[in-house]
Order: sequence, then C-alpha cells, then structure tokens
Amino acid sequence: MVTIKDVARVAGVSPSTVSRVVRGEGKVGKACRAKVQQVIKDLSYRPNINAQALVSKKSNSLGVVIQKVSMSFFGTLACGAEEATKENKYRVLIINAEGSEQEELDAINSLVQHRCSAIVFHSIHCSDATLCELAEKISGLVFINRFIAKVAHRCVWLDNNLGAQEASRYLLDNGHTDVAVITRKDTNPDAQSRLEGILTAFNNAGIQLDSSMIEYGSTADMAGGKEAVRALLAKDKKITAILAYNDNMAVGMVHELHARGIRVPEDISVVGFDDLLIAVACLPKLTTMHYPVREMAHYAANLAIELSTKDNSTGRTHLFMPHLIERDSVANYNAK
Amino acid sequence: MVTIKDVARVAGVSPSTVSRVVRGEGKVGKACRAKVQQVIKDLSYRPNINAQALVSKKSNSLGVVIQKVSMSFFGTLACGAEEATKENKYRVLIINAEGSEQEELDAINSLVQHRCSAIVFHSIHCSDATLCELAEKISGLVFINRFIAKVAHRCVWLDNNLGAQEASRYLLDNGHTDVAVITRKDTNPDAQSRLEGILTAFNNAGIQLDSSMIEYGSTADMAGGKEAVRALLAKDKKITAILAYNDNMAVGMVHELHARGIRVPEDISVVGFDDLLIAVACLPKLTTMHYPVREMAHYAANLAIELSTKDNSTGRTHLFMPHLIERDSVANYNAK
DNA sequence: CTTTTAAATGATAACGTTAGCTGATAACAA
DNA sequence: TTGTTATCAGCTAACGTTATCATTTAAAAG
Repeated sequence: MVTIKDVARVAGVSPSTVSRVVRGEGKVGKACRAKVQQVIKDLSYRPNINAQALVSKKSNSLGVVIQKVSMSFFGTLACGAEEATKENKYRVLIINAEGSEQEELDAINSLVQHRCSAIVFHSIHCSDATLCELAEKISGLVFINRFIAKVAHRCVWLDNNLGAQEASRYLLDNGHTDVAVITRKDTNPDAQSRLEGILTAFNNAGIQLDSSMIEYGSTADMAGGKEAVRALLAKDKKITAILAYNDNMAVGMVHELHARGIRVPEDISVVGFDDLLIAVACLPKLTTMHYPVREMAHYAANLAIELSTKDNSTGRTHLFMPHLIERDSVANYNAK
Repeated sequence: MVTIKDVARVAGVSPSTVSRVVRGEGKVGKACRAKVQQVIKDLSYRPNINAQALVSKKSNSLGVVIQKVSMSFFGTLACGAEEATKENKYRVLIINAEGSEQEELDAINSLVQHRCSAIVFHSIHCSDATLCELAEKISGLVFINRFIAKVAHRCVWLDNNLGAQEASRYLLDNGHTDVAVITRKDTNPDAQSRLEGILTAFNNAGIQLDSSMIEYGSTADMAGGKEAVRALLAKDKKITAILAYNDNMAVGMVHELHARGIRVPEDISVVGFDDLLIAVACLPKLTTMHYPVREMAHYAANLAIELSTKDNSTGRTHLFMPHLIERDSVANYNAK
C-alpha cells in the first residue's frame, strides 16, 4: 500500500504538505499543490482510514444497529442511512441485533470500540433508562422509531398513534363500524401506540370498540396474521373491516380469509401499516399507512453525524407522520 | 476512552503484558493475568480497533458490496454475510453500488482504503477482466452470484441454467407445452443463463420454443412483469404457462393477469425464481426456484475471510443449486 | 550452591496520519 | 534600504496498538 510518505518522497515534499493537499486545509503553493496532486494520482494513493481515525480519534463511520437487514423494513432503514452517508463520505457499519438487550448492547459496544462516533440505533429491548445512559456517553447516538422525552433531541420517531387514528377514520368514513383489530401479542411500544390510536379514533366517533374485537398474533408476520384472524373468526362476530398491526400480518390475514372463501374487500376490508413492498405485491393491493422509514433513516443518519461533530442539541424535534395510501383492500360499506 | 496504557498503569504492569492478556497470546503469569483481566473489567477497557488495524495492517472487517440493501434479495445476502461475521468477530461494512461500473469500483476502493481485507462483491457492471484485475490486488475478494473461470476459486455462484431447466421440466411434467418466458431486457448474465436453461430443457423434450413466446420487461420488477405480460398477451397466442425471470416479475404478471380476469393457475400457470418473501405473500403463492442466497452469502463471507488470512487457493469450487418449491401457481394441465 | 534453561515481563520501535510549531522565503510598508 | 508581515513548507510528537528484542526472575539441572 502506498503511504503518504511515498507520495511525499516522489513529489519531493514533506508528508505534512501532502496531508495539507489531501485535506484541502492550510496554505499550499499553487505549483506545489498541482505537483502533489499529480503524484497522488500516479501512485493512486489513498489515505489510510485507520491511521486517520487513530490520530483524529474518530472514524467517519456510521453505525446502524437494527434487528435484521433481511427484513424489508430494516433493509429500507439501512438504505436510507446509507444514502446520507454518501453525502458525508462516511462508511456504514451494520449490525443485526435481534434477540436480547445484551445483543443490542454488544452491538453498540462493538461500534464504540470502532470509535464509531455516529450511530443510528433501532432498539426494542433496551429500557429508556439504559438508552439515556448510553446517550450520555455517546454524543452521536440517535434513536430511530422510538421516543424518550429525556433525550427527545436524539429521537427520530413516527406518530404511530395519529397514524392509527387516520387509518381508523378512513374506515369510519367508508361506513365501517364493525371493525376488528389484529395486533401482536408481545409488548411492543409501536403496537401499543397504534392500538391506542385506534381506540381513540373510535371513541371520538362515539363507537365503543369491544375488547373481543381485538385479537393477537404471536408473531408480527404473515403467520401471526393468519393465526389471529383464525381466532377472530372463531368468535363468529359481525366484522366488516380489520385493522392490522402491520402489512405482514395484513397479508397473512388476506391469505387466511381467501382460503376460507371470504373476499377482500367485498366481504371484509383490510388496512395494513408500514407500506412495504409486500403491500403492493398483495392481491388485492393493500390500503395501508405509509411509514417513511427511508426518509427517517436518512434524516437520523444526518442527525447522528451532526451531533457527533458539533455538539448543539438544538431544541428541534424529529417527529414524522405516516399517511394513508389508498389502494384496493378497503370497500365502501355505505354503498352496500 | 480508556487505553491500554491506562490499564497497564492501574494493574501495575507494562502495556505489552496487557496486550498479551487481551490477545491471549504469549506467556503471562497466572496471577498477573487475573489481575489484568480484573482491571480490564473494572475500567471496561476495549482495544482501539483502529490502532490494531493500523499496526497489523488489516482491519477485521468484512466489506459487502451490493446493489441495494433495501431489495429483499440483497438484504438477505447482507444478512447471510453478517451471520458469518459473528463467528469471526468481524464487522460488516455495507456499500450500495447500484448504477455503474464506476460506482462499484468506488465502493471497492473505499473498502480497500479502509484496509478491509475480506470483501464479498456482487458485481453486475464490471467486466470479467476488471474483476480479475481486482482479484489480483485483493486477496480476500470473493464474487457472489458470478462465475469467472480464471478466478473460479473466488466465485460463489448459482447454477441458474440448471435451475431454469428444473423449472421448465416441472412445467413439462405438468403437461404444459405452450409455455412463454418473461425475462429482463438488459443484458444480465443470470437472465442469459436462465433463458438458456429453459431453451435447453424444452429442446431436450423435443419442443421448439418459438422466439415469439419470449417477452421482455424493461425492469426486473413488478412493473417489468406487467409490461412484458401485456406485450405477450397482445400477440394472442395460446399460452398455458409462463416462466418468469424472477419472483418480482412473476408477481407483476399475476397482478396483470388478474386485472384481465385471467386466473392463475387455472388459466395460466406461473413459475418464479428466487423464492423471496414476495413469493409466499402473493396470492396464489408462487411456485418458484429457491435461491439459497443467505447460505451462499454466509459461505462467501467465510471464504473471503479465509482467503484474506491464509492464502490457500484450494481447488475447491463453490457452486450452489437452486431447487423447486412447489406452491400454488402451477396447475396440472394434463388433468384438464 | 552454581550453572543452565525456561518463563515471565518490560522497553522500544513501528504502523500512517495530523496538529502545532518553527523556520524560510517573499511581499509589502515605512 | 530595513523592518514587518504573510505565505508556504518542514520538523516533531502524538494517537493506541503490537512485534521484536532485551532483561529479569524463577525453575531445573548439575
């Protein structure tokens, strides 16, 4: 590997001068600069990032800690962060931490060890307190899809509650009053907010949503959706529409309903959440709440980089809004 | 940040000893080792990766260059590589390079600059020659989903041809002789191999697949599938089954067929390729060729790490086989 | 007890870069 | 001219490790 000294020797200058040319900082004579640039090109010199990181005590890399890249949602998240990175000459380090709080902490530790100054963290297992503690130590740490009041300026999050309200109102506007909800069994803050939003919206409309109309799936995927809808139908209640926790569960529901000869949306309407590729791949195409993950991740990455360099914790908040995407899985019940 | 010197000072030993304890190499007294380990714990010392990389001239990080993490296929690829990483205490650097040869080369360069010794590269824009050149410079470079005879020991690839043959045979076995093919318009080696495989299989069965039965989509996604199937149907030929280049195009086809009142599989059978999540989300669930990307990426990552450390280019080859997943999108035409 | 050998620890230099200082020109005002 | 600044370039030390060698200490052998 050619080093800065090689370039200096060939160009007949000192390493310092080469360094100045490379970084474009400090005063360098015109002729001298040209000469050095030529040599850099000739030898195709590339500064050693590790040496730079060592001396400058930070690494120009952005860490992304998510549950699993292979999941569409997180892939898109990673992609958004990566985009931001290209604007800043940063590199992206991705770590999957799926299982436990310990795994998440290990991931963060590994990033710190790397002197990764900017980190976008999608945590589901750590407590608010733990996260606050981490935030104190790591200036460029940003939480995505999570809100903690104490460190609000580091949280890039989505108003799940309002999103769920919008989805609910859409069903109401379409004449649906016998609406069921399918959500995940585990305690997940998103699920909680969405459920609250739904209840709020129906309450506001003067409709009491009976708890028997809420059913749970053990997993937040297609299988969970199928399972929950089976349990729901077993109750034999009048249902004209179902709000799903997310698109994956919604698609599972559609499959199960289809298998039983129940048509979507003619017999039962379905609304998803997230607006993943799967929502448009589904037949009928899912009406769903668009979750702007890519934009949020992009924003979060920039924020993390900003926080890691300057330390202005401006009062800014970083709340995003989901919005409804009308497709084909909801029928107008008034028309019937 | 606490450094090795801090640990040494507190433990009352030299940095060398601490280094030995950390790495578990060299002779260290029992009591001394215990003492140092305690101090490491107390101070929660973590070696600086950048310093290690600088002095050892390599960085224990695995680079992954793909088109786009947000695409299901690549997300799964990245995930497989990440898995392998956990076994080796490596970190994963992901770079998206979507557009051009230059972008791909930039990505590799950036990785090299990082002294990233192991790289898994999914190239679609670079020529064989360019790749061979790179391979010569970078010992831990592995190509995934690509075969180049000259550097066969670095190629982890899939037998697309045989896979396509299997898919074709499956249709033949189900009585389909009027089969159309929908593939991508651009010159893509995978598309080429799959098409060849299809033609071979039908030839072997004594059936001449007319070129008018092959239609092309401008993009290898749902839109491309729709576009191609529209063009295909416009020809007004007898078709009982369609082989799609991949699942995304297949799902697009299913949508377009559905919109025209053509039932899948009752009127036309459809076979996909890749076995992405979208294949099982589709209604009907797609019969498709399973592409073991996760396993391949896992394998490729290990291979890259191996090649970067030892330099044994054993004669091993790394060819994987796709296999058919029977689901619901193919009907038995004999039965009709 | 010496002497020899092995084991444990320390000292030093190096990895490639940058920050901060010092010195050498050149440009300008008095 | 002479002094005063700018402007430019080089020198040195430092970042946190590890590899290599040197030294000390302990154990084993004679």
